[in-house]
Amino acid sequence: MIDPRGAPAWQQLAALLRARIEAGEWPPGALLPPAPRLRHEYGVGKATVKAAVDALRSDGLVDLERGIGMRVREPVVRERVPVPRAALITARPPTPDERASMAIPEGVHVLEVTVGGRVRGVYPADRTALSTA
Amino acid sequence: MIDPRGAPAWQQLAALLRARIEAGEWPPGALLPPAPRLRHEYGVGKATVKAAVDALRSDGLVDLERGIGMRVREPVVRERVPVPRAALITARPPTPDERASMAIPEGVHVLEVTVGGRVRGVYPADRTALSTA
DNA sequence: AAATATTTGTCCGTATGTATC
DNA sequence: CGATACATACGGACAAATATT
Repeated sequence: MIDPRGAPAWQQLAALLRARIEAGEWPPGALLPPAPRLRHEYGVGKATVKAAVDALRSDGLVDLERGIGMRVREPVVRERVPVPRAALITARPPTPDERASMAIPEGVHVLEVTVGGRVRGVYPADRTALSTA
Repeated sequence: MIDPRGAPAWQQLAALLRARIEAGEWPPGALLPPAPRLRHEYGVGKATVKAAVDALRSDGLVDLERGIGMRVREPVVRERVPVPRAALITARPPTPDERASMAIPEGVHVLEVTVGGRVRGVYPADRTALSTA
């Protein structure tokens, strides 16, 4: 399954897992096989599995729950947030405070809306769709 | 410098390096000390340095150049892009094609502007500021 | 031109800590 | 309490890209 001469093994593994998730093999809310089993199944080391899983997590496909496993995330419904006129929209990594108060997973950025230099709103980038009037 | 009983060592190291960068110790374009030197200087292992540097990279502070080192990124000038009315703005990870064609570094997302379900533009999230009329 | 050194990338192993069941 | 599972942290080995001699 994994070709040592091609792309890095962790990228190949991430692609394989992503395909199995999107094929519905593990529905939303289900747990993926634990890391040691994936290691055995694909014949790779721990670092490879970790890198692959990190990639899936940063893409918002799975959540890692300590002591539990890797859970497939529910499909996110993006909340529509209206944007005022003359606004500037930028994306940036969240501050530690924002990560805590909004429960923002690792690797997810925030959308910041400013008007005239004043911040009007900060939203998790994976759960938000900004709509202009 | 690094307290084994406090936060994870890689977070502490990332904070220390971030502070030294923001203090101007390594100006934009300069190279940080190589990873083996950081290991010795802070008395940590390889995985710790890697995790800390990964965090700095995902925050857009440094670029990793293979065979060269870790370079402090130039402060990015965000290009202002106008957004039409009745548009929906979302952020997502780039596809491999988009990463290649726009030279998007690892960990950086893209801003997608759609109008009526049709994609009107895709922009690197770290170099773009969308402006509403 | 060619060999050597430096530096990061990837991959493997082990051990210990912590949370959940 | 014990078993399971992820988080953190230590290490080694080799490959790939770059710079230097």
